[in-house]
Amino acid sequence: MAGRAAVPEVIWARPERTGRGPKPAYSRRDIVDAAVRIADADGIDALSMRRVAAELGCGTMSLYNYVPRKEDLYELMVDAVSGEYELPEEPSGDWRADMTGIAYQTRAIMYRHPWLARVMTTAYGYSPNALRFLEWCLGCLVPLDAPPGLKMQLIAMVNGTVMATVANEQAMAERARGLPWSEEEEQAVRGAYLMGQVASGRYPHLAGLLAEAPAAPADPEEIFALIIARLLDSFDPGAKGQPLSGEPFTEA
Amino acid sequence: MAGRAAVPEVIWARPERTGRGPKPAYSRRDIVDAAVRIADADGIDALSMRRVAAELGCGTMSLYNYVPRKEDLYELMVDAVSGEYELPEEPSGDWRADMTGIAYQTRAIMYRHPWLARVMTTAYGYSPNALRFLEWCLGCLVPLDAPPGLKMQLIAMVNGTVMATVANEQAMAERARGLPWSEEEEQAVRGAYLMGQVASGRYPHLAGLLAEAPAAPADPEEIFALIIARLLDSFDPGAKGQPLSGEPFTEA
DNA sequence: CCCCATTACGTACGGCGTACGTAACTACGA
DNA sequence: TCGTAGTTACGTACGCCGTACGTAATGGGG
Repeated sequence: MAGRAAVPEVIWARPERTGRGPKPAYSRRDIVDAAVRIADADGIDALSMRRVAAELGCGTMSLYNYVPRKEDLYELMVDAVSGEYELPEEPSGDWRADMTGIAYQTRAIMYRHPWLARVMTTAYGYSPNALRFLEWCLGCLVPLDAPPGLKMQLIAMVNGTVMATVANEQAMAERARGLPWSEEEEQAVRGAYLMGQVASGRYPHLAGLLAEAPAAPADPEEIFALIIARLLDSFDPGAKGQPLSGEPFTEA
Repeated sequence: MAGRAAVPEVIWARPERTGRGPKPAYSRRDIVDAAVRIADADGIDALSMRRVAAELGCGTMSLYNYVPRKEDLYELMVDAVSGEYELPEEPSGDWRADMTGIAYQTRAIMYRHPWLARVMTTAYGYSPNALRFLEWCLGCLVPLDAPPGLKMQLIAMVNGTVMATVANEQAMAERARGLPWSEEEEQAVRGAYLMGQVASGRYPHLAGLLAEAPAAPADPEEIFALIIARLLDSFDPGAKGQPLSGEPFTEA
């Protein structure tokens, strides 16, 4: 009659254990760590319940004592890496500096865990570490005189922008193997398509752009810094009108 | 000896047919349209090769005559819906207006095809319609005096921002079923967790925010307009310093 | 002390992407 | 004109996947 719960609950509300029965051989954290390890090493597509069980040396179905569904595992993974933020005791008082730091930390985390972008779009909820993160951001934004809704929007935009930027970088890197300015010419087949299209004359502006800047794009580091700065500017009442210098993009 | 190609090619370089053999019963477009129809109706997770074949009334493996791998099907789907942009013959000359229009079109497309956000992170390349889109954007940005790299960045940022915004909206809507201010109180179990956490006193800022603005967030329409305007501002040399009014977020 | 909630986990089911083989068909070179 | 080679259609099958379910072992609470 007891049976397994029909899992209408949020994973965070489900207690890890209840005290009766044999001692669990693992903890929820063990499973999640193993999953993160696998996803880091071999990509998110290589992550399966069987693989996690193998990594831990237990039967596949044992995992379901700790994690009700694979989807919940994703959520736990996102929460786990969200715990990697190093948040000082107190905000610095300079909300721009604090949020910039957050953006850089987010980017670092996404570099460490390239699967995050893919997973976060589906599995980002009010996990404990997400609440911790949100709380800290709101603390940083106390000096900013703005209504709460706007602050939430700012936080979401910083997160989303970092995610979009990194996802774009990663997609670029993935695609770079087919670009004509790639390392080797061996699979010029892929690049040939693009160049053929551009050479067709149907895309004059794009052709001009490629002619002007045929090399790889500028230092992503500078681009990232500029983007975040611009974003924060747009929320900053005291931001000075930037002169819009595009130099960093071409000279580097 | 002929066999099937080892698919090192980009899908766009592969011709649809070569002229020999029996007439194909379908076109690549037929398959892609069916796939889009399925994903629109039942979600991207319901999309399988078997399902597409069933929709078309043919054998599953027949599809592989048109689409070498499922991953390519995703790419074709993204390209197909990218064809939904209505791009006038000539840019208006007002690049801000043009890019704002693009942002709204992108959002409309993402509303029509909620699976886009999930798929675009993996399957966004130099498809024909992507090139068409890029070319048109570059045409719009001719009046903007900026180096090519910056223009590309602007386009990517507009796209990324729209995507992040819509993805966030969709995740919110998905998650809204568990929020305390949801339609019904029936599954208050989920919301109870969040409220319990907030009530624990560990998240004073968040608690304050929820206390101030307990209702649903402001009109997404206004938020979207403001975000895009701010983003374009940050690239606009002649942008007037906005007074940062947060009113639209609270009064609505 | 013993009962039963809980853990571990083997088996099995339905679904997936897709490799491969076969048969029917048609455009082209002889 | 006619083989024949290249294509299309598609059934079968393999090795994955998530996970429902049943069984045996375990150990804390009444």
